Amino acid sequence: MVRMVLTKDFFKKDTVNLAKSLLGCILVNETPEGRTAGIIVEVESYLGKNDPASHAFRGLTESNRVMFGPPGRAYIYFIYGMYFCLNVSAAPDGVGEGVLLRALEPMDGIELMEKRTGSENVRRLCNGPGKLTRAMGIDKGLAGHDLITKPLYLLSADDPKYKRQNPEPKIVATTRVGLSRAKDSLLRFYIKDSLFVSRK
DNA sequence: TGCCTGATTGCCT
DNA sequence: GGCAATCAGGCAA
Repeated sequence: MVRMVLTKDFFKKDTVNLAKSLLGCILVNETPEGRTAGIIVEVESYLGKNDPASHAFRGLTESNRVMFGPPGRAYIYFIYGMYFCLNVSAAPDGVGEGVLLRALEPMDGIELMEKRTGSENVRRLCNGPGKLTRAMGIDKGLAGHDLITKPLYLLSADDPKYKRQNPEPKIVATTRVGLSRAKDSLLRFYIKDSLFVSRK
């Protein structure tokens, strides 16, 4: 079967549209332990100099440099002393924006996800940005990785291997989670009625 | 169900 | 030194 890996051009759109476009796409990670994959059901956009909540707000630093690079790369940061969060870099080279992946519907490697997280509730394996990286085995070692190449890559929402009940899901826009600044912007998007989002 | 808190590390002020 | 794009568990209702 042909795998529909996303192309470079997919990422060449403004960050909000990229965020919405990523809903329904498949995130895959292939490690020596095995392969895990899930459908992206929840994302958040982080913009640049007009978004005080964004890591890119204060400009380029060593730790946020992936956001300022070309789009479609893995911007991974360590948070609260124990979790990694995965973003897809967005916007052209030189502009610091990104899309945080907040929740997945697990598809492949569910047993491995359970082993990694210690949870047996499928709905709770990947329903949060720190949880999905743990379940998928993603850490800082993949920082800057090009998300159209192995081991960590994205498949089109049309990939035939991952048939979904509703191929044209409705998208809900809400405020982003866990912020102290720029709380009011409607930059969080999730698939309506999904049982796998972090919160309604 | 929902609020509150502790855990634990690195970055930026 | 403060705080962060988090999470699980405890407790009240």
